[in-house]
Amino acid sequence: MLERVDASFRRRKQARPRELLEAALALFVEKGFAAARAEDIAARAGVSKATLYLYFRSKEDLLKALIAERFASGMDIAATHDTSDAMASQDLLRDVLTAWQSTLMQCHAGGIFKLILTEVRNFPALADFWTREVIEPARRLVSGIVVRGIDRGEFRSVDPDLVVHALVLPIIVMCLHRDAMRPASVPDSSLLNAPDIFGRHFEFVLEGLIDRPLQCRGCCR
Amino acid sequence: MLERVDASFRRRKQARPRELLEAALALFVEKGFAAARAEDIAARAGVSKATLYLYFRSKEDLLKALIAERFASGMDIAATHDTSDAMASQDLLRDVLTAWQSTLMQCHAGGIFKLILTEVRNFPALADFWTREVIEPARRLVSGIVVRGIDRGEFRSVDPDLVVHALVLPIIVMCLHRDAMRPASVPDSSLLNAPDIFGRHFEFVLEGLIDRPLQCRGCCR
Amino acid sequence: MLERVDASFRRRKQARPRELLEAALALFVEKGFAAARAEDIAARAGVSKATLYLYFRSKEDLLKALIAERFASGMDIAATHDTSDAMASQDLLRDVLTAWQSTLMQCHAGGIFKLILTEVRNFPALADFWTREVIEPARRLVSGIVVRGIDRGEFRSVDPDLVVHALVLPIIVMCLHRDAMRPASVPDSSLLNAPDIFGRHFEFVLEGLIDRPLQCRGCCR
Amino acid sequence: MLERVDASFRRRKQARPRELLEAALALFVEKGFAAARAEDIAARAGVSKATLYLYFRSKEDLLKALIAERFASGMDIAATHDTSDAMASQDLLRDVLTAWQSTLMQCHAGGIFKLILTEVRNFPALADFWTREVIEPARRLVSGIVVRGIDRGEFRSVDPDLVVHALVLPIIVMCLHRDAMRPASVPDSSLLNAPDIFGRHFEFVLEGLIDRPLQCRGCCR
DNA sequence: AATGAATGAGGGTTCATTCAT
DNA sequence: AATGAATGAACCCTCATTCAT
Repeated sequence: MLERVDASFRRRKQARPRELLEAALALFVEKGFAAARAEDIAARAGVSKATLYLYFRSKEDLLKALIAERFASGMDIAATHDTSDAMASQDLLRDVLTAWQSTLMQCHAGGIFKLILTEVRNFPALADFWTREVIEPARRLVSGIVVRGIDRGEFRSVDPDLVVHALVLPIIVMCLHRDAMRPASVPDSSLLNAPDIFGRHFEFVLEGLIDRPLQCRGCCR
Repeated sequence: MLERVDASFRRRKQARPRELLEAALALFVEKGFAAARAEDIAARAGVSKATLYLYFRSKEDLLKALIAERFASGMDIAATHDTSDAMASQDLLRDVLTAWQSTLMQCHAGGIFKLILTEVRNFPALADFWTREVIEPARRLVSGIVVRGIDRGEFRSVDPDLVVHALVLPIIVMCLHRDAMRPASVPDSSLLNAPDIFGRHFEFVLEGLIDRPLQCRGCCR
Repeated sequence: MLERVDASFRRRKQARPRELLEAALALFVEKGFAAARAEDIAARAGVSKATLYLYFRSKEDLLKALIAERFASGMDIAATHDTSDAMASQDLLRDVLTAWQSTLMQCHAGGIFKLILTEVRNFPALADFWTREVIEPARRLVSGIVVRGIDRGEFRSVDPDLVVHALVLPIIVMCLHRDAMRPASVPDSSLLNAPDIFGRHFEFVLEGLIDRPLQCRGCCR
Repeated sequence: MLERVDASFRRRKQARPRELLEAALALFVEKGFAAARAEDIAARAGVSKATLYLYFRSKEDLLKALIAERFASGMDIAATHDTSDAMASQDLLRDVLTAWQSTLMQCHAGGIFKLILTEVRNFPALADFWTREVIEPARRLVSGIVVRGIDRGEFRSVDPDLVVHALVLPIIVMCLHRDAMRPASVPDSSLLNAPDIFGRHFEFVLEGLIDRPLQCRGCCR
């Protein structure tokens, strides 16, 4: 019976930390850590300032909890990727990166990237997070597909890191641009707002990557 | 002797605003706008806190002055570029971008990029600056060379913006990485610390760009 | 079984106020009224913070209840004293004061004395308590024995209050020293830590008090 | 000339720490450390709360500074004491203690004693202060005179510490009583408010101390 | 009766900004 | 022009107290 009575109350209590972290993330991203007020975070989570301190010992703690528990989710590149042997490496690569880019855009990863850039000096754990949860997984996955492509004779033999570089870094800038710059009045004519810019960028990079015996322009004749 | 003293004094006085802006830039970049203390900026410029307010009406004013007067210098991509017709477009492109990348690295443009990302919401002028002084000049210049290359039959016929995308965005991330992340303990094995990463990245992108009748891989034999 | 449970529960409930007062006393003594946290008091009494407020309307109320109900017990000088006529006044005095001093030491009266000193300004009732329950009873009792001694020709004829002064005040300091200072690192060589300091002090004062025809130091020879 | 212009300003600045310490002492004594508000301390010193923090890094620092710099002055028992050989030890002792008692009363040492008792748990330095600046100097001085008196045949041969005990501890209680209790409504009939109580107490203790061959009551005859 | 959750009010501390010299 | 001193306005955080179950 106690359970019944408490249900909604308990559910609330269970949800509090998550709600607070959500609110904190939003405000940290919006204003930066220093300028985000504890009271505003609490208000955004629908509680009073003091309640925030029931769940987190300090504003710093909030950020640390964000780093530890919440950042990772939602920007996992390896989440879903088809490894069927039948698939061409270039399609695999396209699928993975398109999905990741889409995920990052949807979860407003740019805000998080910005926060990491801004606060990494005060919270070195952010550097770890950045490396461990963003750069390296992406590198590992993309490299793997590139190596697979090279092994299968689909790709030219290139340093896989160069492909990572050419495909992943632009995604990061696009995220930053969207979540940090776009709210400000950036003209739509901007380079980064072009329609399907990532898709076309991907195909362009692919051009330099694929081994294409069939597309010989008759040079040897 | 009085004149001498006055002279240096005057020179000092003339230099004050510049010195203060310099100090402000350093601290804004290091700690962010909100966390940079007016007192520290003044101290770094070698004057008292009150003196800062003789030259700038507020901390915000400092940033606005920075945006208006100081950001542009030092990251101008068009500063020096050879337009001799004799030069191959790929060499031209390589020279320009290598020089720019080098300039950006040297003037710690990453810090400024970070500042722009962080404060653009509070200072919309930063968005203008970003577009007008960074993205568009680079786009214009690179596009121009690409078009020249296509016109001269050196490059494949591609959307020039894609080349901008593939070459410029990674440079931005590299700057951010260097000036915002590197001070934190990022492992040297990091993707972005690889030796001559930009040079190799450039060559990789170039591969997909050049029209290569001479570089046939022997496909027709 | 239900009865059993209820019984102990009831007993618990009956005991709650006492347990809370006990806990409050301990923490008020340890940290002072202002610095003692309601939550810590409740925790020490084994209940939740909210429960404390079922029994006492405020933290102040706790102290008032302490003053009213609990301080008096345990430091009553008149508790047990032998009034047999056969006893020499000096022995009577020694017995009474030694017993009292011992009682005070055991019940950590020094902490209470400290609390009285600290909070008397905010709780004037503490001054009443101090006078009515500590000073005056001791004064009455000691004075009475001194008068008895004088009447019986055992003591010199002195103002009884002077004896009270000489014997009671040092006891108070000793209590304060023990319960307020000793936990801090006071060197054992301290004046107040000497072995049997009270006993020896008593005998010293007694020397000046007794009429001693039998203890002539041979001055007339 | 600069000195002239600044004179009053500078004097103010020089005086600030002293004024703040004075105010802090008053409020710490009146309300205890925890309950004394920084704002009230500043207001009492005639400055704003923020100004307090120009001179002291925290409220704790204020107390530490008080301990280190201000407590000692004003309660120095050894300040002025005549060591002329011509003086009788009992007169020397009376003079010294009367002067000390008077000094302590005037500088409201009782408040400081109370503060020490209250805060010694949080500021162990207070225990050092108490021992080093109050108890031991008094002990040393009184002991010295007692030994001198014994050596010169003026006093009975007693443990000097007992005399310290009998004379110094009551002074401490009197101070505490006056500065901590008296503001509260303690009846004037109180033991400790008797006229010249210390003088009479001293004479009483002296009775038990002096060697008096001339005052033989004829016991040996 | 008991308590986990919540909060209003308030205190300590900082800092951008102004004042007096 | 320059600055040491001063401060009002926040902001972070705590805690006595109340609410909802």
